[in-house]
Formats: sequence, structure tokens, C-alpha cells
Amino acid sequence: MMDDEQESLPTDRKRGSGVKLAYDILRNEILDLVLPPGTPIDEVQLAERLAMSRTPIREALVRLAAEGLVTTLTNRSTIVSNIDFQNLHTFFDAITLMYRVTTRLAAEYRTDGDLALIRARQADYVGTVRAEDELGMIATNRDFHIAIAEAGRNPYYTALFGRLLDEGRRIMPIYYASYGDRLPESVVAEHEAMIAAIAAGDVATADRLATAHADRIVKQIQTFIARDRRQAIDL
Amino acid sequence: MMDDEQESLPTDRKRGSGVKLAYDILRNEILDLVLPPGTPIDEVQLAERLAMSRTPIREALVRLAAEGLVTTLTNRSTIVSNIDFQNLHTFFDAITLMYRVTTRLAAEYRTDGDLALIRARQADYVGTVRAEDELGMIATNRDFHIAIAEAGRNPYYTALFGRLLDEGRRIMPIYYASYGDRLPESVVAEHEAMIAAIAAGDVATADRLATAHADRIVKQIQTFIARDRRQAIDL
DNA sequence: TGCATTTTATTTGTCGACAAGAATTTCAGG
DNA sequence: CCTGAAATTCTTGTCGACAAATAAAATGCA
Repeated sequence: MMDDEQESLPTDRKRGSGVKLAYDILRNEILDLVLPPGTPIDEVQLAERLAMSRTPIREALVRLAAEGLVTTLTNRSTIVSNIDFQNLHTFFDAITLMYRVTTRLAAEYRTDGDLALIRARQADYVGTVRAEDELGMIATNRDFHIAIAEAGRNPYYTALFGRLLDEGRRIMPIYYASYGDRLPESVVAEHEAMIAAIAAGDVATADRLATAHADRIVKQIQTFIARDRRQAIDL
Repeated sequence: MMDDEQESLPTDRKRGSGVKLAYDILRNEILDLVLPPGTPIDEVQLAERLAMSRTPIREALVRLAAEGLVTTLTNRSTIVSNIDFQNLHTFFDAITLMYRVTTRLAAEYRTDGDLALIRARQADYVGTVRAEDELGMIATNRDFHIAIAEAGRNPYYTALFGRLLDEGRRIMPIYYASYGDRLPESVVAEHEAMIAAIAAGDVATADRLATAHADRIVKQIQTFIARDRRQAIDL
């Protein structure tokens, strides 16, 4: 079913590229909800779709499982991991903390090169906002905050933050829907303020802005979830 | 070379146990420094040592690579990841933060069952301290703090904390050596104080104790590293 | 003898195949 | 028509083998 897509499958791949290809494709399809949570992943089907053996697909699945994006049921199918809406607050708690510490550290350790990269990422974000490209916004927003995190130079925070932002990609569609498909121009201004604080090396202000930024996003999502739940009950 | 070890290799394994076996063995050997950083890992050698095919070993290596314990050089050997002594402060920064947030959350959300488990882990830790079992101390200390983290009920923090404590297992031998092989009885008292704060639900005290706990460990390691570095220069 | 190049050898990445375990279907009995 | 057991299909976990890429050794040349 629905196998008439043109993947532009390059019949001859370089030696070590198989796993990366499978990993990237699967990862993007999971994060963009092309593969919704709970979807079973058939190895042989994927193998013939990507025109490769089951081995590299298996390796990609192991990596995705290590990141928590898929869940491996032993001797049974591996499925796309579910979003735990019950314990979503733990996600909000963690991502808020990462917003804070990465922005703080960026204000402390950023170089001029870091600043240039952050500003470039912000420009990309503004571009996608202007174009009203929702998926692009999510991606460029992620890149913006990862650029800040890398300026902070703590790979542990950067890695966790990256995974949390990726996990957020599966929730963000809800977030943007909560604006009624109107895109948040205020985020652009908040980003600009964060850049200014980082450039000035003002750790306290950077922390405060990051906290507010995270709080606003979290509250927005939470209100939508509450609204959605009530609708479900009202039925 | 040195292949005359008795591993008690069970000639017949259950179906899905191969990867887990290889993963656990490799992981422990890496964390206990039986395989020092930089050691190349030969897949075929490991395969015949564990009496299995290369496939499950490969899968275990991918998992370890995802955790950062091994580094895969494409088309070349995968080696045990190096400890980056240059940027060790990022490790200290992150683990201090995790000490704090997990202990805070435990004070907030712990149940009576969590408390019982934490106290049991502390008893285990005391036992290894009394026995002067260094490797046991490191393991039971890890379990103690992970029990606290799980009482805090944030899987993101628990996962990162676990990985940081594991990474610490490769640095802790330095830490204990800095006492001149005398074991720190004071840690036991600090643990008891943390348990009391968690039991009382006193978030502020829990935070303060965790911070002090982390700071003391970090400072101890840092002084030893500085001393060691000076020795190297003095030669 | 020292350096560059070819040849050999080692190790990884990928493949197809086979068997074990689980899910599904078939079939018998009530 | 329904229920439960046996058989079948399907999917995964593991294996041995082969080819590409790299490292090591050998050879030729100055």
C-alpha cells in the first residue's frame, strides 16, 4: 500500500552510507509524524523500499531505540514510541531547564563566531516564519537553539537539549495549531532579545529570557492540551 | 593473547539474549577500565570469545556508540571513547546539576516505597564501604543516586544522570586514589542527611545538600588532577 | 639507505539464508 | 454458532560468506 512514491533511490550507494540513509529517513518520518506513534515498522518492507538489506535497517532501528524514538518489542515488531501525555510535565520540566542552562552558558562562553552563527540561524527562522512554513519553522527554531547550546560548549546539555527539541517536534504541531494557524511573531522578538543578552554576556538576563521563553511555550501547549481533553470529554 | 579466561560461556543461549550479553560485558569492561580508553575493539575476536556471530556484537557496539562509550571510526576499528580531560568541567557542571535536580524532585515526589528503596541502596553502599570494596562502592553509590532520581520521576533526568554516573565510573578510581586508598566515611553521613531531607520533603535542604555533595566530589577530583598534572610537568 | 608504489592482508559493511518465536488461520468438537 | 487446539504463516534474531575500504608489508627506484 502507498508504495508508488519516488524516493529517487540511488541504485549504487557508497559503502557506509546505508545506515545513515535509513536512520535519517526513519527519524524524519517519525518526527514529522509521517509515522505516527504506535506505527509498527516492518524491517523487510523498509529494506525493499530503501533497496538495501535488513542489516543496515536493523542498525538504524537500534540507534533510534537508543534515542527513545522507537520501542523494540522482543521477538515482536518494533513500533514508533508513543508520546506519554500523562507525564508530559517531565518533558516540560527538562526542556525548560535545558533552555535555561544552554542560554546561560552561551552568554558566558560565546565567541564572535558563535554569535554570527546564532544570528544566521535566527535569520533562517525569520525566513520560515515569513514564509509561514510550519515544518520549516520547527526545524529552524531547533537549529537556532542548538546553535546557542553549542556556544555554551557543554556537549551533555547540547545532546539532551537536541533530543528534547526533537521529541518536541512531535508535539509542536499541536502548539502551532493552538494559535489557530496564526504564526507567533512574538517568538522572533524573544529570540532577538536572547541574542542581545548573549552578545552582552548578561547571564542573568539570558536566564530570565530563556525561562520566560520556555514558560510561554509550555503554558501554550498545556492550555491546548487541557482544551482538547475537555472537548474529548464533552463528546 | 590472554584468552585463557573462563567466561562460563553457556553454549546454548536463549534467542534474544546475545546482544544483551555482549552489551553488558563490554559496558562493564569499559566502565571498570578493563578496556582503557583508546582500546580498539575487534569484532571477530569478541565474537569468538563470546561464542556468537558478529551480528549481535555489532548491535551491542551500536548501542554503546549511542551512549558515547565507544567511538566508531568509519571503515576502521571502533575504539573505547577517550576521557576528555580538557573539557572535564563540562562533565562536572552537568553532573552537579543532575545531583541537584534529581534530589530536589525526589524530595518533592517521593513515596514511602521510594524511601524504602533509597534506604536499602544506602545500606548496600554502607556495606561496600565497610568491606573496602572500591568497585562495589562505585556501583552501590550509583544505584543509591539512581534510586533517588527515580523517586523524582523524571526519566529524562534519570537517563542523563545514569550516563553521567557511568562516565564517572571511569574517573572515580582517580577520586578514590586521591584519598590515598582511605575510603570516605563522610559520604555515608552526607547520604544520610540527603535521605532525611527527602523524607521530610524539604526541597531547599535537599538542593543544598546535593550541591555540597557534588561540589565536594568535584573539588576532590580537580585537586587530584591538578596535582597529577604538576607531577607530570615536574618530570 | 630512504622514499614512493604496488601487493598483500586484515577488518569492516552488507548481503542472503535459515531457524525460533509469535500471530494468524484452520479445523474439530460441543 | 461458538470455543479451543493444532497447523500455518509471518517476522525477527542469528549465522556464515563475500566484497569494499583501509592498514600493513613487500618491492622497486633513486
